[in-house]
Amino acid sequence: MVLKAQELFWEKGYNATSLSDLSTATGAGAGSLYNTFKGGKKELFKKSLQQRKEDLEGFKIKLANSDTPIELIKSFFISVATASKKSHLKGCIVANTIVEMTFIDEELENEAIEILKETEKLYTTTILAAQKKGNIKSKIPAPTLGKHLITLWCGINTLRRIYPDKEILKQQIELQLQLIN
Amino acid sequence: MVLKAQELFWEKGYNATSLSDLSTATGAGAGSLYNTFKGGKKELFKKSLQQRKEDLEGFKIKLANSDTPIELIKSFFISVATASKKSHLKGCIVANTIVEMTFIDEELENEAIEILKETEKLYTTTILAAQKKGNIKSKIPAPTLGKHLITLWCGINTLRRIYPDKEILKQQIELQLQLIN
DNA sequence: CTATTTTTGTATCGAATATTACAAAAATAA
DNA sequence: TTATTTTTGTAATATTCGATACAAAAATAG
Repeated sequence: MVLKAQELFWEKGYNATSLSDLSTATGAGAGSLYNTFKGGKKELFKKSLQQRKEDLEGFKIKLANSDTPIELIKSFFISVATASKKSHLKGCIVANTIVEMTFIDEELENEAIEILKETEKLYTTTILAAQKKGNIKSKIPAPTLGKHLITLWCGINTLRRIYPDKEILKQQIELQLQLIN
Repeated sequence: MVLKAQELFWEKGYNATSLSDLSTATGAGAGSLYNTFKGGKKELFKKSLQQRKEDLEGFKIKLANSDTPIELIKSFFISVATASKKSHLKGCIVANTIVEMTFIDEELENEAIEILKETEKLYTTTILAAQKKGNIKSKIPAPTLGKHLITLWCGINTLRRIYPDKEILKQQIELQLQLIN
């Protein structure tokens, strides 16, 4: 149920998604939605965000089990270029929420910010380890490179709406990943 | 009147800004607003976007009158870091609109995309000229570098909401501007 | 089985939304 | 001045919003 709601929120954002939309998409009546998610629409949105947090935990585990986790991160970024057109247009629900919710709902904004900061932490740790192992030659401090990947992520997630084009995106992503070498 | 409306739209986005908000902010009654802007709320938003287009024209002229226009572009990016906290949180109304309006209103989305593409064109032209003049040594094709600046712009405009911090932003911007050298 | 609790869908609520009708007021024209 | 047009603010419009009340239905317990 949350996944169906997440898909809608991801596409249309919080404000433009009505409870009627959610009811149709999930197949549950308004009463059921409010019984299941006591906080109503907002709670349902929170759950949709937290879902991404869990996905991040899954990625964390993958990185922990990899010999060259930094390569996993790089290929994750590169794989964005070949996503579907709809994925391009949807962008990232976390980044979208930060943009939409500033000045509107501090709690939702902060939830989204927290997720990106946690992602950044994961990147930074991985980069630092790779530098020590010699898999990254760059002497740029790991925290700087970690933030750079977040900036890249946010940038690409708008660029892919302007240019939902595999070649353009691949070019831009690889250009910026050169810093992590 | 448009500027007051623009300020509100810029902060809260299209959907979260009500006509009542606009009426209060501009000091004009609903009747006046609809008489002045025949398309209602949407037309007022369009005008707010077009205002940015005119600002871009102003920047174009500045570049045309400069001996080293590429330096103007660079210092524009760097100056973003030292903006006010509110400016950081507001981000860019054009980029915000692209994020908010995909799947919601194709016309507004395309208006915003057009502005960023025109900005990109301006960057690309300037970069190409600087390469020919020897002011940029990089052999990366100008169109690629132009798109890179757009990606940087969109990325920074989300990063500055997460970190409305002068030092962090300056560091990230300068890191990415190294590609334009 | 029966009794009790939980879940569901519908109908409805009040509030807020964008828009319009319209009359008073202001500006302009003659 | 007087006549005409334009602009303004208020009130009312229909619609949609998120949320709730509530009774039927389903699930669970004993």
